Amino acid sequence: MPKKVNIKTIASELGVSPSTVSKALKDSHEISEETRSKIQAYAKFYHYKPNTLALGLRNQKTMALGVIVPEIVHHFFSRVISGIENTASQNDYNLMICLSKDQLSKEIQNIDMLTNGSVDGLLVTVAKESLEKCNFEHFERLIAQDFPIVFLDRVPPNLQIDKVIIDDSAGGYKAAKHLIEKGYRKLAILTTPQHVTVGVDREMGFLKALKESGLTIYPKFDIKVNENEPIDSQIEKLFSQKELPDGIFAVNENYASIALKIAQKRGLKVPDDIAIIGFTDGLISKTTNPTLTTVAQHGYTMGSQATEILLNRIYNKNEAIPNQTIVISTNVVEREST
Amino acid sequence: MPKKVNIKTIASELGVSPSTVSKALKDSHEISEETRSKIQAYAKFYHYKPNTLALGLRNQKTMALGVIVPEIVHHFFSRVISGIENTASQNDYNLMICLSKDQLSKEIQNIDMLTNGSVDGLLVTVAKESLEKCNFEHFERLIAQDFPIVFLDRVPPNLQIDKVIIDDSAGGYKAAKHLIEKGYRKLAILTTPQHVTVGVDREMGFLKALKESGLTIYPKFDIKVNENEPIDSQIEKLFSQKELPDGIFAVNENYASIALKIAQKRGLKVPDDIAIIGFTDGLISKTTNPTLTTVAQHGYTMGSQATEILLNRIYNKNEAIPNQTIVISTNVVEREST
DNA sequence: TTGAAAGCGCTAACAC
DNA sequence: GTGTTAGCGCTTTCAA
Repeated sequence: MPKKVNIKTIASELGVSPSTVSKALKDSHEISEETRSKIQAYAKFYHYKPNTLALGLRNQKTMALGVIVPEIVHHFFSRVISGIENTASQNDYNLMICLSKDQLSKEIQNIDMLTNGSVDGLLVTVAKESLEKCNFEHFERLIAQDFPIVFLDRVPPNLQIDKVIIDDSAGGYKAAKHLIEKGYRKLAILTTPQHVTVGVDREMGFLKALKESGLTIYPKFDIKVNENEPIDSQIEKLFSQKELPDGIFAVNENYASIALKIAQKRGLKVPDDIAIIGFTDGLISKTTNPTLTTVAQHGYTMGSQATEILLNRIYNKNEAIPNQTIVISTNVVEREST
Repeated sequence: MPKKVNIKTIASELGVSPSTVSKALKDSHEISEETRSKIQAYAKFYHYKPNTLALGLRNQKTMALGVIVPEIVHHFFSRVISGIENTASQNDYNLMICLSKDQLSKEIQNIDMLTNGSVDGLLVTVAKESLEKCNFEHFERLIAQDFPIVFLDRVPPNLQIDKVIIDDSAGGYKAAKHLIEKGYRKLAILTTPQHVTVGVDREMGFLKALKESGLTIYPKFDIKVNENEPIDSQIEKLFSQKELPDGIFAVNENYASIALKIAQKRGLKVPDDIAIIGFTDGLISKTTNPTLTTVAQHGYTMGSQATEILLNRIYNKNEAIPNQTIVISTNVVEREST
């Protein structure tokens, strides 16, 4: 079992100095054709690969990006990561992925870990808890240090940062317009609590479209789902009222599919009795029966665009590029539920 | 904007030597109470964190694990990764995640990258292409070098390795038994081509159960789906025959949900006219209508168990632990489709 | 054309 | 109780 070779062993094995080996391996013209090919042949035969840590330490460049997302078992985030990975690997960058589980403490821990030499830059979707507690010191510190960082989807408010977000408000607007155009009038919304900005924005756009069409929403049709309690029963409440909505906008795929299930269980025909539109980039919407009309989120695009901004920052580290905000536009994908 | 501090800057700032700082930060009793607290206070104030690369190089230990999976936008793999992450982070380990996209070349590239100092150990699900071409040299090299590596789900055959697999054959067997017990007799299978061992094993178990019950499968009911061609039309063929099966076993969730869709489109009642059972750990099965009965794969458990074996190897690096194979048992989760 | 030396940030054996 | 030194693997002046 051949142990791993490094420059030193190659050097002593071949009777040359480490610096000669290093140069030869980089095809330096300082080194004679003969020694060069000898060294390269040896290196190839023993599968020499430079030590990543040593390279990173020496060059102050790790060729790795850090990614912090709340979770990975989630179609949107896995698509985001997939987009990140694609652009990163095209540029010879590797990924260190950490999960915050939506906890502030984990997020801080991950940030601390990743920003101490491990990676050249960071892609972050902020944890819900940080958003709730408005605690962004750990990010502010990095920004003050000019550490390359790009935020994705859920971002800290009021900071000068690079970010890639969705036009959540426009998405909500489009969802409402779609329902209205299809003739639905008594609309309901299943959304998230206040602190989750994406939910709030989607609702804002949704309400704006209603207003424009001279419609309003009954307070009882405006359900703010608290994720710490059973989701099903909260959504069930929407259906247990005397008067029912004829169209539902759910700010995520999960709420939409649960609403669909409950509606069908109660004997409602979708989309005849009630229409449902979700907000997602997920698989589920394509497999339900009927399939769900959704506002597409384009997670993959978000990931790859964010990575491009980040790499650009890394490549031009000392130039003062103004902060960018990329807004990914959404579109309604019409399926059977509306 | 305060630049990042390191041991050297702290030392010169405080008029002591780097080694004093290093020791003080590790609460060494060699250092006087006074200097110690002075140094620690300074470090805390400036958010000092040791450089990961330098630590790794110095200690020959990176506190990172490499993960290579074919893709991440896949419920099974994202659950596997989630399980890995959980056990890893409990042990203060971080993850470097690479995607092979089921390509041999990418897999080799990832392996080369990760095993050069970046990580202390590796968790791998083998790419389909490597399996097809029976090319495992890159793994054999690592194994010869005693590099800690654990394989997951799809493993290279005939090698002395640590692995965590599913009892695919037993899973197929259970699926068949379930259908038979429910009274279905004309069974069909939607499976993968030969080289994907998990599909083959599931089919083997399935056929074994049929045999035990004195049943056989019509060749026309045995569909080997080629993923390089449109999946829908291949499955459609099963339904366009004169005689139809009354029960279908799909070796993954995707095939199962497509089969369900097609069956319903053709006016078949599930589970009355035809039953469908899938093989998965996914979300989709819970959201289809009717929900799909499945053989549960327990990806999360696989990930965390594999990580435990790996960490154990890493902690006891020079001891000769015999290779382990952990078989995760499957179970039928009965839902509405059977 | 080749090699010696210094240093990336850290630690540990060994002085003092 | 504190400091010096060497070295993890690599690259890059600078000297030979």
